[in-house]
Amino acid sequence: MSSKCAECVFKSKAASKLTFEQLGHLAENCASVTLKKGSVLMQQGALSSNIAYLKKGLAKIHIKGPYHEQIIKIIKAPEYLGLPNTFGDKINNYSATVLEDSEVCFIDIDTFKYLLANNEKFAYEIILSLCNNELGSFKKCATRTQKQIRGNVADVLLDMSNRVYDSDDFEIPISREEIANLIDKSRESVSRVLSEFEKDGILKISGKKIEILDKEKLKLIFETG
Amino acid sequence: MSSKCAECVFKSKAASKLTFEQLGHLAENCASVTLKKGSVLMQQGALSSNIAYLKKGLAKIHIKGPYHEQIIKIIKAPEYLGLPNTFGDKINNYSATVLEDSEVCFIDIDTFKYLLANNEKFAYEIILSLCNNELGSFKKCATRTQKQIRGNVADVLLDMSNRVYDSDDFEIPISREEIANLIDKSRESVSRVLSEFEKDGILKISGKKIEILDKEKLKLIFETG
DNA sequence: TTTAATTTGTGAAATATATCACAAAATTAT
DNA sequence: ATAATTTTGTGATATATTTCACAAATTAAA
Repeated sequence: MSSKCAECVFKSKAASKLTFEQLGHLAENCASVTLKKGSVLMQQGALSSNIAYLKKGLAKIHIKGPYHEQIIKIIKAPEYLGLPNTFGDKINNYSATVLEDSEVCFIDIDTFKYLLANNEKFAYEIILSLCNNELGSFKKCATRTQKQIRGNVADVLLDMSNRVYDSDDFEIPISREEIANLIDKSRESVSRVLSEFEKDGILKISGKKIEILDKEKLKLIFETG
Repeated sequence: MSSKCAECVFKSKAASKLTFEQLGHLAENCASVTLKKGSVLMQQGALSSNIAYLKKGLAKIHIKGPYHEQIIKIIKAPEYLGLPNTFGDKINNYSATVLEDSEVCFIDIDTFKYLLANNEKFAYEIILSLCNNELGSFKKCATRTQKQIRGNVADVLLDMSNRVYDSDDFEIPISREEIANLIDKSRESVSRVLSEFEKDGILKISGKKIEILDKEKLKLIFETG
């Protein structure tokens, strides 16, 4: 029996609840892949056949809207992707694309179901993470729609700084257009706001490189909308 | 041992997976309540202590936004409410209020956890419903933000007609202001669109009573935004 | 390296929706 | 039943954001 999952450095909190035997079973039914930036790991419309575990890297969840592509959220490893796709419907309801070179494990759906059914602690961790996802989407719902563009751009920048990179100086992994799709605004408006923030000394921008110079001011903009 | 849950006519799909003993245990640790229209069954900010099962009736999930109350979704029985509240955080992240006289079971959180841990089919059903919730919020995310007000109002009306009342002739359970909060638009704009729809012969409106006269046209408006 | 393609920034004009204001209608309380 | 309160409809005006247009800058391809 393989012990590669047992030894995995990127083991999820849920997987750490599995027995050695269960980890062996998992190892035999999952495939680890290194994906290049821009690779689609889950395609909207395709048959949903696997759970994906983003071991390392960054991904976006996106969905085809009536007019343009809508980015639902940016996901930082480690996290399971595609549970709603696999359990919610026969075909994928959304796509997932990696934003930087990433490592992903594709887990056979029946194996995943077997683990859910045979290890209540594993199932419980999965339930916890689904609940947290739902809370997150509720919050997003309330902030994204009730703030105007400056507040939303500030939100994205703070999220990148705090959650994704843990630094005030980072290279944003998405284009201006993608920022716009994330906050439901036009590319041009996002550009303008970014320029404005730079003019006001809040940011230092050089292409995709962004440095937050005045985080307090940015927070204030986020809070006041 | 009480058999009231075993005999419950409104038993959830998840609960139907429970053994007779487990249903007895559930019956001893849950309280069924009849709530009058407008009652808050879960208050944002309060300690999350129970799972609520909306047995019969209709409820809204809402959250305090930076400026006004945001309605996240309208929930029709039967459905569990508050799982993300109870599992995601110590305090409630959102409120739930019934929109018509409803019946709700409050289930002790430890009992719920016990059932999750001891009945994998129950847990699996809960996972399924959480996944479906997430898919729903993704879809909402894409439609609500990419359509303008006519498309959004059409969406709400079609949802009421198809999912909630299964009829083209219904009394809408929320005020114009609440419709506005649901689609992130102003009350006045919602009023105007409703009047416009009536003028165009799509609806017949009399206060909260709404009759859809031309559903095809309404669908078209929904689809074309 | 040069060319082609894509991404980005910015002004001016167009537009959808919000806000303000107030009266009419409907609901609730007395 | 009457008064008080809340909800609703609608016009006029204000405003944030989009759209269009095009040049500059960046990135990818030949």
